[in-house]
Amino acid sequence: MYFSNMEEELLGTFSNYFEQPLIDEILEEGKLMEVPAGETIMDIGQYIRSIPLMLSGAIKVLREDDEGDELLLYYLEQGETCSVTMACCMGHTKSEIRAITETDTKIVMVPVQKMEEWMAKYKGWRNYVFDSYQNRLNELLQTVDSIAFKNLDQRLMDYLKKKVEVTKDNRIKSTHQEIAYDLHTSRVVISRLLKKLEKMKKLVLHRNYIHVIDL
Amino acid sequence: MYFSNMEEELLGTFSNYFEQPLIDEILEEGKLMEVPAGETIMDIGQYIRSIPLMLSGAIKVLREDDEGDELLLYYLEQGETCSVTMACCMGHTKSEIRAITETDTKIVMVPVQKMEEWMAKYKGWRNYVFDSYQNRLNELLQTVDSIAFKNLDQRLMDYLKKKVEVTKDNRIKSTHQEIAYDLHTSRVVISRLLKKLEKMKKLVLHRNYIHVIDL
DNA sequence: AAACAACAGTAACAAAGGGCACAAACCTAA
DNA sequence: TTAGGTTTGTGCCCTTTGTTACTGTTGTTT
Repeated sequence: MYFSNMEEELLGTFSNYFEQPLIDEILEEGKLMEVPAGETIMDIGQYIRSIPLMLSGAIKVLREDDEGDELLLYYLEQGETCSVTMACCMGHTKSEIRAITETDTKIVMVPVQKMEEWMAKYKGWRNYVFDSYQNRLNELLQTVDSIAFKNLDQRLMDYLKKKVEVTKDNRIKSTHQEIAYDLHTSRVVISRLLKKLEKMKKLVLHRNYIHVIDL
Repeated sequence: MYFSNMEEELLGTFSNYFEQPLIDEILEEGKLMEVPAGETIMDIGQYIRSIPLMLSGAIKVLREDDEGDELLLYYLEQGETCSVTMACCMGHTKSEIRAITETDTKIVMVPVQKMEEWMAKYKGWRNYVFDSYQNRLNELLQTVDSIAFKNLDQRLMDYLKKKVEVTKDNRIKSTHQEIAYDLHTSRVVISRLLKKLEKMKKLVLHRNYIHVIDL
């Protein structure tokens, strides 16, 4: 029996959710994409005709206001999908978010009509979609908690911790300006706080990257 | 043919979503509740065994952190349901939110097992649940926008506007302290800002209520 | 009426975070 | 090596929001 590369990866990531006939349909209808880090794969205002299933890598999901101010909402990782995007698909409305690959990423894009069809047809798909919604709602609640209840010091530490986890690299390759955008604050403020964390021996600062020791 | 009060209300609110057999099942399995304003009908840490369908009234949904600081997330109104609660049900996890009736409210409580059963059985139910998720995600995004991008002046105005809309009364019967809790700030700050709005002729302040003129 | 509690107004001060300016370090390309 | 761009460090000051404290007003209870 022949297994394509894609099937192996699908099975590895989703076999606990999806029944074999569903895997077969995904292989047939889905489109494999390999995207390098730093690409915008979805943007605010776009119409969306397919939803992403993450095979590997990480995607950061951003919100933006009228003045172009950004805020990181959460990351998508292996086995996950973007429910906000799904919601837009189902409602045939424009995307509310921007999605940028944080690392090199493999995804399967599934057309929205199939997704609706599978809702009726496959219990595994229904469960998966529901669990995704649950995860996304909870992540959003975490985000709300973070910006409503925590101060910047703590938010920055959480951000750095998460980034190390997602990129699997304790050298964070970001400028202070980039971090400032994600946290919706200014470069000067981030520089200040990072210096404070360095004095606390939690990290070491370098040009263009940060070496995280212990947060 | 006999129509119970509940059936009429269900039909009036949900007939564009639900097919007749589903309405019948809801009548059989659901439990009608009439709750006066100000009651906590769901709290953080509780296990949830049924989900609410709103027939009339309004419920405010709150988030709380470890130190007991509160924040209003959004209101539920006629025809809506709480997806965060639904997500908790499906995942058999504890409630992440607190729900308090803002006005006198009628709801039908549906046991979670039925809800799962209907997902497979009724297209109308699936669509309803999906639209609810979409609405809730969008409301949460609005909430994030509000606390991330707006200053307190604007958030307070939005809050008052929404309150007038939800209660259908331009006399807001709240103390400054209560408003402060919902917006997660202090009473003094709210008093200050309200005074400013009064000077701008947008409202008139009274003891225990606020007369909203034009926001 | 006296006592008390809840509510609201306000001044004074503190803290967090943002903006501006400029200097220094570093990197790259001509 | 020089010129120019990018990145980071830091001092100073401003705005927004939070805190404390005290006052007066109103409504309720005894």
